[in-house]
Amino acid sequence: MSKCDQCIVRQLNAIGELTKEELLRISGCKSSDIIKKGEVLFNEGDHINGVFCIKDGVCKVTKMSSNGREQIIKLIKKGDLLGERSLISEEVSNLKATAINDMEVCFIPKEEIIRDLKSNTNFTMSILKDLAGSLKEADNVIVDMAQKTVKQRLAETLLHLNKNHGSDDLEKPLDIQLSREDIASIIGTATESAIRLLSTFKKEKLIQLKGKEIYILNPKKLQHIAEGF
Amino acid sequence: MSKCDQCIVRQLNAIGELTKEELLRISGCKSSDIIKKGEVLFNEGDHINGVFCIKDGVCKVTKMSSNGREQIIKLIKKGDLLGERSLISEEVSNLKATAINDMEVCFIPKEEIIRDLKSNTNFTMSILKDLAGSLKEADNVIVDMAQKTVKQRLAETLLHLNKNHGSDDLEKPLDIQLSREDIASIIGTATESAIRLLSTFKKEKLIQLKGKEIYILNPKKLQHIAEGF
DNA sequence: TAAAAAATATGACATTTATCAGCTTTTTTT
DNA sequence: AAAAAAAGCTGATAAATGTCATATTTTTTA
Repeated sequence: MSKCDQCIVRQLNAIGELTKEELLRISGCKSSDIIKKGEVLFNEGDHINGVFCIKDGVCKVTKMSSNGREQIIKLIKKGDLLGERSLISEEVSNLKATAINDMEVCFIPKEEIIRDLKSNTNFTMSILKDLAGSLKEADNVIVDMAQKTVKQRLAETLLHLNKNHGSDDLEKPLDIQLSREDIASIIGTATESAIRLLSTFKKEKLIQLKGKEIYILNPKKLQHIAEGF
Repeated sequence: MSKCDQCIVRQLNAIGELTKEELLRISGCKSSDIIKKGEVLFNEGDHINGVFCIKDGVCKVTKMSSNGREQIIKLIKKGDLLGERSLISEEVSNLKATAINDMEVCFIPKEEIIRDLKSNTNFTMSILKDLAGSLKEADNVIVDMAQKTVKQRLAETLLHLNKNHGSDDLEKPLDIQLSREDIASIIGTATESAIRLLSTFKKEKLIQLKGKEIYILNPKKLQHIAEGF
């Protein structure tokens, strides 16, 4: 079992606030897993009872609407924590998490980490910051969903992907491969609509498409579109 | 200045977790304000530096989209806290709060409450629960905005208002008066569209409208509509 | 109370988006 | 490698929603 105190990923989230002793204990009780692309980390309604620390890979966090279509709420990547809410509430998960590509994740049981939540103020404050940040991000998504057109939301999403999963090199594609259906599920539209708009953006030379690879060619113009011009 | 330890409202939020001594200190430093309908508690970009504890009344929490239209993110009512994020982050507010009706609010400066955040675990956990709950609620809103029609969202919103601001008595109207524009801003649509759908619901005897007063006549049917039937 | 302003309401029409059908390409399975 | 399945793409059309114009009602101001 790998040691948490030697894991670089922990610096990226609240786990980095734990002391050496706390980390040693966590090392002893965590499990380390490989999740294959397409596999489900947890489902809506599951008792998670712990947090996932993402060492590598990306997963989508979704919620089923009463219409019967899955909505992608956010993408979680290397360094992120997942399932923080389970530490705080006894409720079952309101979300589902599915690997977008092969992942390496650690799972830390709730009982072990909950004591740190009560004794280590820095850790708690970091979790608080984490939740507060997620909340701010969620507010932004709400506004975009409510007020922007599908075209604006696609532009927004491409920029978001570029920021979180892109290289600065315009010659390289995004470092994440989403199906057209996934893209549609992020922006909240029909798959056909997403495909059509991607084609339009391609014709306008804003992006380049090679299968699932996406090249962001003109982020400035995309920003303009996202803002409603 | 009224005493926090005798305030009933504190039982409804994290303040209720403070000890008698802590409450006494808070009592000494808080300010108590009357906010008139339409007045702004804080704007996007303001340094809030404290939390508002709502003793009475309702306010809307909004965010301006780059399209130039304000989106109502949520409604805050008696017993709720407002501005928790300011305790955690140094950032300016990403939201604006405006009184929907006359309000009575207390404002507790950040410096005073931040020590409790560090020393009183129950208080911290309560704030954590608060944020976690808001996050779950925000996830629901995202899914609804992304996947439901305007008609579904209006039905959903009416039920939501009925739950949070309604009496059980079908004979009585909702205990909150929103303009048509506000209603449109909650569901994320044009004011005209909201008005039209309200008229439709009225014709179908799902609701009754008397000026700004709304009577929920058939919650079951509204639930059905909200779910896509 | 009268006048002005703001909010509400409705129709006509334009635009956006969803749905369905059919086809091509890519991926997976046998 | 061939067959089957899934994903991607495009056109035609329907449905939902936004926009603009205008009338009416309500609220605010003078």
